[in-house]
Amino acid sequence: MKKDIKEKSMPVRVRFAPSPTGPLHVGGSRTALFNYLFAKKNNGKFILRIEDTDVKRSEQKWTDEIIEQLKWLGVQWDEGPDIGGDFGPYKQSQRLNIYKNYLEKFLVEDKAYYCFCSEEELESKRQEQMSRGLAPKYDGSCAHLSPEVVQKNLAEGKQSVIRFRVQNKKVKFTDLIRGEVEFDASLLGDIVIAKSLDNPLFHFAVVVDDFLMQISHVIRGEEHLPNTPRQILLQEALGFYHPIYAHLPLMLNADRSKLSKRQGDVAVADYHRQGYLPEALVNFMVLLGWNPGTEKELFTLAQLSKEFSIEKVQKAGAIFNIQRLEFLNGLYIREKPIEKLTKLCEPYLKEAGLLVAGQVSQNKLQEIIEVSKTRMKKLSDIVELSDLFFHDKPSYEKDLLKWSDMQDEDVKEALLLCDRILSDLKTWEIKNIEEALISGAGEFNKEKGYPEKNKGFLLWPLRAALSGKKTSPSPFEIAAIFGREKTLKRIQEAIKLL
RNA sequence: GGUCCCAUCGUCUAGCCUGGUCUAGGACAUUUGCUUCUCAAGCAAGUAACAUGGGUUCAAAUCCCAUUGGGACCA
Repeated sequence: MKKDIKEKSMPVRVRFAPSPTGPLHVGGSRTALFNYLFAKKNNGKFILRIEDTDVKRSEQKWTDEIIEQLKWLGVQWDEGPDIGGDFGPYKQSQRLNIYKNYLEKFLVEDKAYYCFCSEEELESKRQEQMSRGLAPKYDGSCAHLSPEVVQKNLAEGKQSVIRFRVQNKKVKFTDLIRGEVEFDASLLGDIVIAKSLDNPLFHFAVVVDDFLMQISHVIRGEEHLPNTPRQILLQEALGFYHPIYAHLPLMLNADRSKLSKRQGDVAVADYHRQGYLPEALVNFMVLLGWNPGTEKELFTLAQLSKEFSIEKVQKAGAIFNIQRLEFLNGLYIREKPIEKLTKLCEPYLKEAGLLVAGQVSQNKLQEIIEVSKTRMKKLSDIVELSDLFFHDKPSYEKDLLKWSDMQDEDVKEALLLCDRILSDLKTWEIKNIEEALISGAGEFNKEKGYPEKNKGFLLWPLRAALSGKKTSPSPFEIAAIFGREKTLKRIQEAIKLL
């Protein structure tokens, strides 16, 4: 009971604790996001802790990458390895002596013991248990070795691990998202908590750190749900309070398995690179498993910090639906002020070799982006959408110039008319260009006996001649950006093909 | 194999706790129409779901049980 009081009076402190063994996964970033939002909503602190006890698989570059991508998303922590805090260090590899102390204490109190069983022995026992339809669990061979034997084995350098004495009891806890959850610990067997005094395993390090860092709520992915009873048992044995748990639903592949590579990109960096905006990714991810219960679907991080509620988080896993991400991203792209959008597009154009420094003015570039942006789902799309503005000579087949059942001669006439209209134009402004061509199209149709309203007989050949593409912005937009000289040149080039 | 979790349109979900207002709402996708030289964007409309079977109740998407299906974890 005392425990409960403590839990309720604790200030809110949550953490995101990734292992730096690879790029930041979208699933992980959503967990980070939910933790961040929960902290903000409750005026609490959000802590970043790097779980790098697995020295072989952990690399500094992944820690750097995780930090970079989280910052890009705008998920900012209050304490972490890069900025410090009152509960540091925030990398587990720097806390080894802390775990060692607790491990030694555990051994002295006989709450844990050395186990010298070999991998092979354990494996064969496991097989045997499974064949009898039992849950594989450690049989306790080393649970009651005499101190002398243990000392002797250790002195001989015999391979060993440290096991925690798991009590045979039911473990019950209340999950903020799932409600009451109960596990039977007697099925667990004595679990391994460390490979040696200097090499603690996941469960042990987590429990110690969450306690020492005064974590109030553990918000993590559903895959950790079965880990929870082990950690609760460890907390009890260590005399720690229990944090409150909340297990988030998983992000799923289209086939409902846990989101994985193979079926698409899973690294935040992949989406970053392709030109998804952080606003869109955040909005998309938060809606995967949460919604405010209203029909509102567009949120900024700041709004979410106020409106988020852990109680409204879904229980079932959610498929990562890229189409919806694309839709949201397109929306955010269209809403971006043009100066900002242009800046965001520039790297993609440069990388593609289209944009060479000093060749295109900032104004011109903004115009290009402006007429292309309704077609963009992601920033990288700008390359294909706008390349026509950067190439000197478009390459296309003559037939591209034909609209409906026009013959070469008809197309030629259309282009000659366009040439005349545009040559005569006094001021080269999109409004004038459009007006002149629209009325020209009407006359052209009347003259040729085409359906009056169908302006394609004039405009399609023009647009094709200018863009060299089946789909593009309107001929008016292109002509305005090209300028008179380039526009007329393109028309002449097209006429020569006929 | 064991344990645990989950189940409303193709997808994300509202509704479920506190049964009747649900002929089940919204969004993405899809289809159609409008706009239109193209592709988008925009606007309008349409198709589409309570996994199954039992209870409880005057009444169940909503409560209970079972089944089925899916997933995670352990190894």
